[in-house]
Amino acid sequence: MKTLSRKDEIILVAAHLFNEKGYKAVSMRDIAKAMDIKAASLYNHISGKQEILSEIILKVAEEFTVGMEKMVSESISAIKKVEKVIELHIDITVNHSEALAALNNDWMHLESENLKAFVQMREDYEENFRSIIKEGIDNGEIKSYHPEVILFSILSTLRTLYLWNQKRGKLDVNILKKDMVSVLIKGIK
Amino acid sequence: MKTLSRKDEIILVAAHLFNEKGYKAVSMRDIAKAMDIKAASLYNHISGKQEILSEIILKVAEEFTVGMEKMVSESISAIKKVEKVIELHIDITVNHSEALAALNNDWMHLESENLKAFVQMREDYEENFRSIIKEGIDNGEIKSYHPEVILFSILSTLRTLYLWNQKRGKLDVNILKKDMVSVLIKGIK
DNA sequence: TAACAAAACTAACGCTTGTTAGTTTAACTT
DNA sequence: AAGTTAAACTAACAAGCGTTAGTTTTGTTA
Repeated sequence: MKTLSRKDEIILVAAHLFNEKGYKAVSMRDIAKAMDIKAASLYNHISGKQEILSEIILKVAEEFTVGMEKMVSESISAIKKVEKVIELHIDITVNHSEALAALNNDWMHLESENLKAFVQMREDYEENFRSIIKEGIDNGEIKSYHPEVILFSILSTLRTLYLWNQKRGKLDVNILKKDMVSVLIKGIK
Repeated sequence: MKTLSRKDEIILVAAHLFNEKGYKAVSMRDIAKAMDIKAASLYNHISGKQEILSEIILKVAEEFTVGMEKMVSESISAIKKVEKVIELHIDITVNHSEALAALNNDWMHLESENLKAFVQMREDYEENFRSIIKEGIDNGEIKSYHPEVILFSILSTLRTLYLWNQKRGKLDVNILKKDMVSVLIKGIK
């Protein structure tokens, strides 16, 4: 068990608060109080509120990017790739559930370079996923529905997974992966 | 074309701003500026910021509740009910896309009675949907996956629909309904 | 045209916000 | 024991917040 730096502690506590009320509704004094120190003391470890937000969001965003890029170059079927995307999301969600709340709801409060970097990563990610689906449709692996409908129906589910994971008692990861892959790919009927 | 009351105009403008930056990041002065008046003038029409939020959220929440309750009492198959839930969400999304952003992201900033009312409605809604799915599994219409996985994978997609509808060029409503029902029920494989 | 109501205005309030400056305490290293 | 550094503190700032009070303008009705 690695010990956390003070900075990492702040980021962890902040992520927890952002998860509950959103970035704009959490003050530096709120974060400080949760750590039992005064707000000004936070600045010994971080440069400002914005740095906290970008550390939380960009760190997980990079995990998605790396995971996706590792996958696209593999020579496996399109359906298999979709399965791997699902599993990637589940793994990241289990480990960074609270950071995902910020990523989903507070990304627009990133500033300048941070914002640009995030938006770029998200666009690339979606484009990669879109290509996988189109490839699957072209070679007959995937039914020929509007690709955008398939893309967003799967991605919506995966992106909101963190909410459900926090609610009702954290379903077992492996059962989740198995049923999720089935439901999203083979349907419910 | 019915003319809007000044109050309704404020609510519409506010919903638009909340959609972009979230409730806490939008000030009364922001809303006023978007209407070309001063912040204090808003109070001739509404009692405060909280009333704006609750009008936006609770109005659509009631549409969902009414739609769902009309459905549960119908004597149609479980799958048919799921289809109707999907269509209900699509119809509401098309008409109130911006209000849905507030409903999804800012409901936690509702206060006291407003918050209680919302949470109750949402719980009832989910419970109704859960019952439909369980009924479908029990009588063999729906595959026997973990009901919670089915519930949240469909509901996640429907709840985030407003985001995708705002992005890429608003897919035609009827194509959307048709493909969406197919993807969510019959799968993509 | 006088009266009334609707809807805007200016000015200010008390409070919270993110952040800075300067200082003190606590904990290691020599 | 002295020196150094990490990490806390107090105090304050300028700006922004939601909201109120009181006043003026605008538009409709009698």
